[in-house]
Amino acid sequence: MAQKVTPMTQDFSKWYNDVVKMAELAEHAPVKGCMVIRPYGYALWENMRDKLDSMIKATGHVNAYFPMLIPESFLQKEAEHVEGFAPELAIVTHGGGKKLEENLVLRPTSETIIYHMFAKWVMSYRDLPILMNQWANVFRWEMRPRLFLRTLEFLWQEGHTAHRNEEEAEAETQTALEMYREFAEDTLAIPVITGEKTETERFAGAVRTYCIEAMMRDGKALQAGTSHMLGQNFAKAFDLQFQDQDGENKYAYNTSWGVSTRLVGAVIMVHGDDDGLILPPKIAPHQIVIVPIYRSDEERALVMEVADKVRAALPDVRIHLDDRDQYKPGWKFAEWEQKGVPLRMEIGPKDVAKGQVVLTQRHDREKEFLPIDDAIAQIPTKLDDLQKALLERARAFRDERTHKIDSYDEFKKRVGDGGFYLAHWDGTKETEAKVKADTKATIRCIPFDTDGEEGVCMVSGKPSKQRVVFARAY
RNA sequence: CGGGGCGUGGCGCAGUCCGGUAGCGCACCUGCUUUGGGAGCAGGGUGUCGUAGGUUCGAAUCCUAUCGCCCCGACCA
Repeated sequence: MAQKVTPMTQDFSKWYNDVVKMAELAEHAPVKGCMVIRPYGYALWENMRDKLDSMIKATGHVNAYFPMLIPESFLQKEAEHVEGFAPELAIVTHGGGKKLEENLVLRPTSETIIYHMFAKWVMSYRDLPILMNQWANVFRWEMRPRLFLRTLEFLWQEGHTAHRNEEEAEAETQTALEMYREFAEDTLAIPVITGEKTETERFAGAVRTYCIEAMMRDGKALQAGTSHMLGQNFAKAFDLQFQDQDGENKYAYNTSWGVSTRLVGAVIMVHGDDDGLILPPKIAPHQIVIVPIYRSDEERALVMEVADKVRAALPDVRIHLDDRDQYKPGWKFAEWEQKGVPLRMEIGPKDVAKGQVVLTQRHDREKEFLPIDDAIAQIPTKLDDLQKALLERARAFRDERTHKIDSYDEFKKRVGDGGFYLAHWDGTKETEAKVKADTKATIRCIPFDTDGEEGVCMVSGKPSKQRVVFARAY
């Protein structure tokens, strides 16, 4: 790793690829559209996964695992679902050297197999709700892959639940969505807009789809998580029935919700800068990197003594001591900046002599000289502050690029610059399609958070109950 | 599927037009000097030139076919 990252203003897409590569997060696998997640990238994902997993469990869900191979016929049982996913299925036709009697698909998502199993497990209303989650890989044969954002195989969690009635299912989708919002903002330091997808953007087979939407540094939107109210669509397709208290057999209501390794891409594109990655402390594989500086063995011993003291005093902080002898400090500074470590501690002979250490923040380069004990005492707070600072910085960035707009002519001129555009919409697919055809922008969501202002559609002039979020998206 | 690009030591590339038996930078190994913003010098190892066929005394280079990947668009978490 001795190269520089392409500046994001020069070529955002190249910047992104450079950061992924230079920070050693991932690289292309020999197969088109697939990626190898390298240890540093995987450690980042693990930190994200572990936090979200604990939140999923805290809201009453349990983990399970379903197989990757699904009978092709299962996908065909729900009409919209098969239509939505058929074009991007990877299909296994042979096994053990023989052609299979029935093709198997590599799961693009697991509704079908999970509800097939739920149907076996549910007899009575007393068996409901089922609140389940799985961490898995899924395959979608996308035409245009991009590391982390859209790979043929990706890692995710998918929550799947079954309920007695629509109210309970609806509440569940909201619980999941709120969990995602909290996770994005508190853990990833990514501010998100919560809302409902339009019919066009809805998940194949869902009654309603809710989402969290984030803004990347190039002003484009990224769907960061979705939560679907599936109604009885899948229950009917898979005969997921239960006998209710009143003695009648009824179809259950399902929900499903997921976030994926795409979130790694979101973290890169929300926080990064021209020097590379910037990681929020809560998910950074190394929260602090210690770079020791020394000439002689004697100096080295003195410096390491301080480094050891710091590490011993902060057992709960993820501290990495970069004691590689083959690199000079300057090289290490540059490398850890590319890798986005939130806080760097330099300890050199001069510092040892003064009883101090040097702390440098990655996101704003602020440098401080602190007595060793003060540094130790302040570090936990500093990490919290850095976490908040990143969220606030991202929020300010997004808010500056979020505009109310009423004129379609103006919208057409400006939307290419990036940003979110809050505009009135008449609620029709036709208008949505026209905007997309004219500008490549889509309705990211109908936001929950609205001031209740009514108006007229910027395109058709027909009445509109509220503004929706238009943007170009990944 | 359209448009563009690229396959040559581990990585990034030059060499291809004009055929002559493969080179540069980085990385790596050894030694010495270095270490507070990507160190220096000296020495050293590394290749079925994507694949197949053809032309030729001779092919990384010319011809034909083929495979793969990347980037930009249409489609998508």
